[in-house]
Amino acid sequence: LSEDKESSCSSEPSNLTPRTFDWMKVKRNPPKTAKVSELGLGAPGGLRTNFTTRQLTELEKEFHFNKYLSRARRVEIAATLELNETQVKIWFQNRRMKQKKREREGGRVPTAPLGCP
Amino acid sequence: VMILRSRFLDARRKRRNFSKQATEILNEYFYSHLSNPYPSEEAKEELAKKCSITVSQVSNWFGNKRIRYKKNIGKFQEEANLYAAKTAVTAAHAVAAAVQNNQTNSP
DNA sequence: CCACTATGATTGATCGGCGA
DNA sequence: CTCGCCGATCAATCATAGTG
Repeated sequence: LSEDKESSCSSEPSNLTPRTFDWMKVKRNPPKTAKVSELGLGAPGGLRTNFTTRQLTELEKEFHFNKYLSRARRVEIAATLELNETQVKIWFQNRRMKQKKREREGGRVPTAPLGCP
Repeated sequence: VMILRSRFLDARRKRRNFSKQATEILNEYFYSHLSNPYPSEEAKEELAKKCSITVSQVSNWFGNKRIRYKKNIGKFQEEANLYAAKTAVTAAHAVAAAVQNNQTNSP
């Protein structure tokens, strides 16, 4: 295992290190959800689109039918829900990961971890 | 965008704060690896066990911690120094023990 | 009791690596 | 080389717990 790299026993009890490592500088590119070429329209490309209940319901229904989408189905869904193919693709991707996560720790046996008032 | 915030009434989001000791353990790891606070899957499992929480909760904790830390480093400065000092003491004890062990173990 | 902050969880979307 | 997927992470937000 490889751990720290510095921390070479400094004689100071509390070495103040307001140091900024590169992980603190990481910046994600803003989402390109909106079409930037929309004739100077106030389309703020960088908004986490809020899916409507209807869209989520449809996506969820489709997910139970197919965990994976074919290109054709994706186009169909995207058109019906007024979303990009990418958004639909990403939604399914995230949904699969969510499913897996839930299966992995969902199988938890509530072996009385804590008391219950 | 107004009344659609229902969100199924996320019943699961009945959050519960972690125990003081769990937070202690997580912070110790975070600040002792401040140069790269990204625990491996194995490390996460170990932390999860020590904290009596799930691996996902450990991931959530580190995710939130990293984002919130870099968002306002100053706000965490004293906390950082506090844990830095704590780990330093631990290290000192380890060294002391090692030295003593070395002396009584070198004919 | 209420305003404000701290914090765990959720989630649309990004990043890097893989394989087809 | 392009494309979808995976796994991890980011970043913004939600809803509640804690503090004053």
